[in-house]
Amino acid sequence: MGISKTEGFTSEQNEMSSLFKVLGHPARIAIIQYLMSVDACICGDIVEELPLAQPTVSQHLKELKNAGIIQGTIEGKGICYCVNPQKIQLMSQFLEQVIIKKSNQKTCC
Amino acid sequence: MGISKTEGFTSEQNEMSSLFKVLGHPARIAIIQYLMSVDACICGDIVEELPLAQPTVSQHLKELKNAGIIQGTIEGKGICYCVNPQKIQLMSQFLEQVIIKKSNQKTCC
DNA sequence: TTCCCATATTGCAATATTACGATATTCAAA
DNA sequence: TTTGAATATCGTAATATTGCAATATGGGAA
Repeated sequence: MGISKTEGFTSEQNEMSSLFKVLGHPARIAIIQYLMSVDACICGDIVEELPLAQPTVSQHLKELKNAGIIQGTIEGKGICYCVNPQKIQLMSQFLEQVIIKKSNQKTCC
Repeated sequence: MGISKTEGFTSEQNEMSSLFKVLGHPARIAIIQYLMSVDACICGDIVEELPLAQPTVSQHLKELKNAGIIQGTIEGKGICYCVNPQKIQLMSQFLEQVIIKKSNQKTCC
């Protein structure tokens, strides 16, 4: 149906999957990598860095912002973007827990 | 268009985003959590754990398997599933790098 | 004010994803 | 060999996502 069922899942499961979903596109990974590649926040040359048209980049930035993964502050003419590590932390913790639990499991499979 | 452009991105960006995309659904998060909640691999009661029909669960398991996030071995009548930590590790490392780089950045925004 | 630049929004076409009924497959037990 | 339980695949409908041209918006500068 294209619509994900959310009713039967916990809110943690729904929130976690929404976060991962946002990282599930190469352009959004590229945006994060670019934001990390410079030792400051980026004011307005993200569009030039990506192989996508300006409206498409704007859309991806919006999704990252909505998810709380990046934040943007208006800086004169343009907008200054940087990563907000809190949500990244949440995802990282989830994955680390999986790794830890797995390493404590009896071997199988 | 519904189709993600992959040409302009690095293979690392494409591979990383494919991994995250697979975790971008509550059912697949729930499957992983369930696999971790028991101290062994799970042989055939995943369908009962999820609020989805059997073909749908089978489809989600397939995507997790294709991504290498879980592995399943045939065990008599059913199939025994467990998490493969390698790909989880890859995602975790990506996120940790972002956190580390961010903490080393000059404050901005 | 008017112009210009950067970014956002709208609208739409193409494709992807999700869900599930129906059906196929696979294998162990009878 | 047939039966039955577990899982996979097919087919399809509903919805979501992606990408971009066109257009709007929001400031600064002239």
